[in-house]
Amino acid sequence: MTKTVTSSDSRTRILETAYRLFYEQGYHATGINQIIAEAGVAKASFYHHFPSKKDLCIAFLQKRHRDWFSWLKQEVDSHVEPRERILSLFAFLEQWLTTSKFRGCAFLNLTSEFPIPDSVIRRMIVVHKAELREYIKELVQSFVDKTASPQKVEVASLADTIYVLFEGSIITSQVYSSIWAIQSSREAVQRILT
Amino acid sequence: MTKTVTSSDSRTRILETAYRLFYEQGYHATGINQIIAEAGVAKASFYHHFPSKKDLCIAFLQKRHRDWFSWLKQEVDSHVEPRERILSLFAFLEQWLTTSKFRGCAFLNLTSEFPIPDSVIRRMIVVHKAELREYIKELVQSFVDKTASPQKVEVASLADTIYVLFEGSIITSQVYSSIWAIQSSREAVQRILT
Amino acid sequence: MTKTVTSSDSRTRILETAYRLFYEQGYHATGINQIIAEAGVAKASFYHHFPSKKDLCIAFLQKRHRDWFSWLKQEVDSHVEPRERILSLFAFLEQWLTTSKFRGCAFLNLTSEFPIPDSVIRRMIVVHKAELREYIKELVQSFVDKTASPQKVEVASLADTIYVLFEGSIITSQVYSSIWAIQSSREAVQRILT
Amino acid sequence: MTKTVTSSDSRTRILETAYRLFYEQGYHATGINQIIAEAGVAKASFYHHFPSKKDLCIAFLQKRHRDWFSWLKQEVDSHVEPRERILSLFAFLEQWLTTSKFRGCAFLNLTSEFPIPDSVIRRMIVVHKAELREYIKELVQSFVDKTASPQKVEVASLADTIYVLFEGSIITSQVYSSIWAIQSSREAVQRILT
DNA sequence: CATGAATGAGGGTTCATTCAT
DNA sequence: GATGAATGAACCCTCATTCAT
Repeated sequence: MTKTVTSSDSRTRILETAYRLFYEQGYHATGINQIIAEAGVAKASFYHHFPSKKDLCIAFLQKRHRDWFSWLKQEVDSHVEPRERILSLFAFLEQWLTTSKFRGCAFLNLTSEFPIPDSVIRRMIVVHKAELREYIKELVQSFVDKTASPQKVEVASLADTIYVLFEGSIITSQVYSSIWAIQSSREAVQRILT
Repeated sequence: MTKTVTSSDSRTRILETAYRLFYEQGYHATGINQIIAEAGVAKASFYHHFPSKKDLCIAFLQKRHRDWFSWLKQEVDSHVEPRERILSLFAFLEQWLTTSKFRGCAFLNLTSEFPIPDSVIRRMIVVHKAELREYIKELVQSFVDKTASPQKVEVASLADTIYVLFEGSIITSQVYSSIWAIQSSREAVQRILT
Repeated sequence: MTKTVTSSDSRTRILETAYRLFYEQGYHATGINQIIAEAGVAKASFYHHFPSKKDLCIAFLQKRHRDWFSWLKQEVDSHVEPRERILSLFAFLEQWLTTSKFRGCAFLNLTSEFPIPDSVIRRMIVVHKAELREYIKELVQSFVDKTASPQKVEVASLADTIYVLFEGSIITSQVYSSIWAIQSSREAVQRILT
Repeated sequence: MTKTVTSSDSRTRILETAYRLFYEQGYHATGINQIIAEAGVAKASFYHHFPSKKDLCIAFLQKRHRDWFSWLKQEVDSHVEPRERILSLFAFLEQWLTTSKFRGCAFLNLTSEFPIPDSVIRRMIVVHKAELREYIKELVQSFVDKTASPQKVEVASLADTIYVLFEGSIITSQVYSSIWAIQSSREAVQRILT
């Protein structure tokens, strides 16, 4: 039992170190040497666990995908009212920005670093964002289902606007190192949902 | 005089080559060697004109700033109605995406590559984006000034929402290689301005 | 009993895989990883059976020595006339070149890869070649013994010439990927033996 | 004037160092690090002059081709009699083996290290050997032209036999670190030319 | 007898930059 | 204003081998 944990220790340390460095510095700016130095493993140990740097990046994105959605849903699920659940998307962003070394969205950042759209990593990014888009749509659907008033705007349109505001808030907060965009977007969504 | 023109030729070629490569491939992924090779200049000539790669990047951003705003304002100025001028922001985006090798916003991409907020390049990016934000605010002000109806929402709030939708549209279009976000945001703005 | 067979199975697989790879790719170009991957054994199993890569090479040469002479003698022994037996040396070469992935003589190839003459492997190579030289000498002796006519040339000289033609044919066929040298040498030997 | 020599000094040192090491140790056994260390240049200087290790090998073979033929022809040209000129091929071999760090033929050795026949280097090797074969044929042609006696054997056949004996002598001398094969082949050729 | 994790040393290559001319 | 040679540091990756289990 303890064995399993111990044996994959080094792989875990590599992944967690890369997890941090890829997010904080970016993919290209982070070298294998720094990763193994901070993880405290030998270079060959790295390549024993990961065939290449890109494969490590893929593992990073898989973990990030799970973690990030877990954080997001934890915040959303702390609310029951459909309207509040939607607005909590931006509460999540504000919390993210203020309580961690915020460097924007790891997936958006990697989009900048990997120019070729039809690559493994770019496809993973699209999958991640498509899941976010779908999740927001579900939140909006719940809201529309509950509110008796006949909505004039379709669910999809409404959801996409919120999605774009969400994405725009992330990138803008990253650029300015400020939360004004998040608050502004939250208020905009509040008005839209009235 | 002719000399000056001739002599700055190589500087121009370097800058224009970097302009293209930095945008298409990113900063880290573009090496000095590729730049001088494609520009057709000697390595020492490069360092004669630009003290470092970062200085070249600064020159790139300066030129990009001028060019991009020139393109944007050209599109906006082709309309007179304040409402149309605002909506033309998204017409501009659609045109950008469809008529060029679209790789998102050069400034947002560089934000991903330069982690440290308090650096020369990151400050240039903020200046660029702040100017865009201010420009959108002016467009919204013109719209509000004209429409007699007393707006309940403040100009600044309205402008920021449009700004965030604009930014979100860029990044989303880049992720999906699709214009759906632009069209969706344009419609959202249309409704908001009603 | 069954155990012994089963347990030496992995050793056999390693040796046979190395047998093929060392010959097709060369010693330096063949890594331990490729060998164990294609043999389907664990890395530690490899070092359980062979103390080092060089020891595996030694085992390879031992097996190769037995196999190769077995093939050669099988061809030679299909003839009874001393003259035909000598000429069959070149029939063997032609068959070797045309019916297999011919990459020259494994021993000569390793001579290129191991520069130091006074090493275990180089000594094995000399032993192998000395045995070939001796074998050819025996064939020539049989031929001289039978033919009543007093040969003016000594047996040793004649045998060495054939030996050198044999070796030259192998290396030349490898260089040109062609059998012309084998045929030419065969004809030369035919004339000499007249 | 001195400038030109000085500026290409480092390229020359790299090539000459590789020239020696590739011959003495082989291609795979010689690393870039050793080459630059013994040449006394920085690693990047190496890649400034040679795009890759393989390109250095190509340059090595080009120089070797010129040098080796120069040595060979110098020996042959010290004789006037066609018969002596042919026999001097083996005098050259003997001299080569006894007056230098003989490690066989650089081209044959590389044939062992580069398995793929249809590659740049393997093609260079064939060209080198084809030129040797042609050169020997010319020597034999001169001999046949002069000797009035009608040769029964064709020039091409005779030349090829000598070529194969020449190649076989090189490889055999390398294997045994001995000149017996050269002497034996020389005597064989003497008899053949009688 | 067998395993996979871990290693130090080195593989070939490219980086942004500086130098003398 | 322009050149190409030269550099130290770092790039990603692979080598044959040893270890604990």
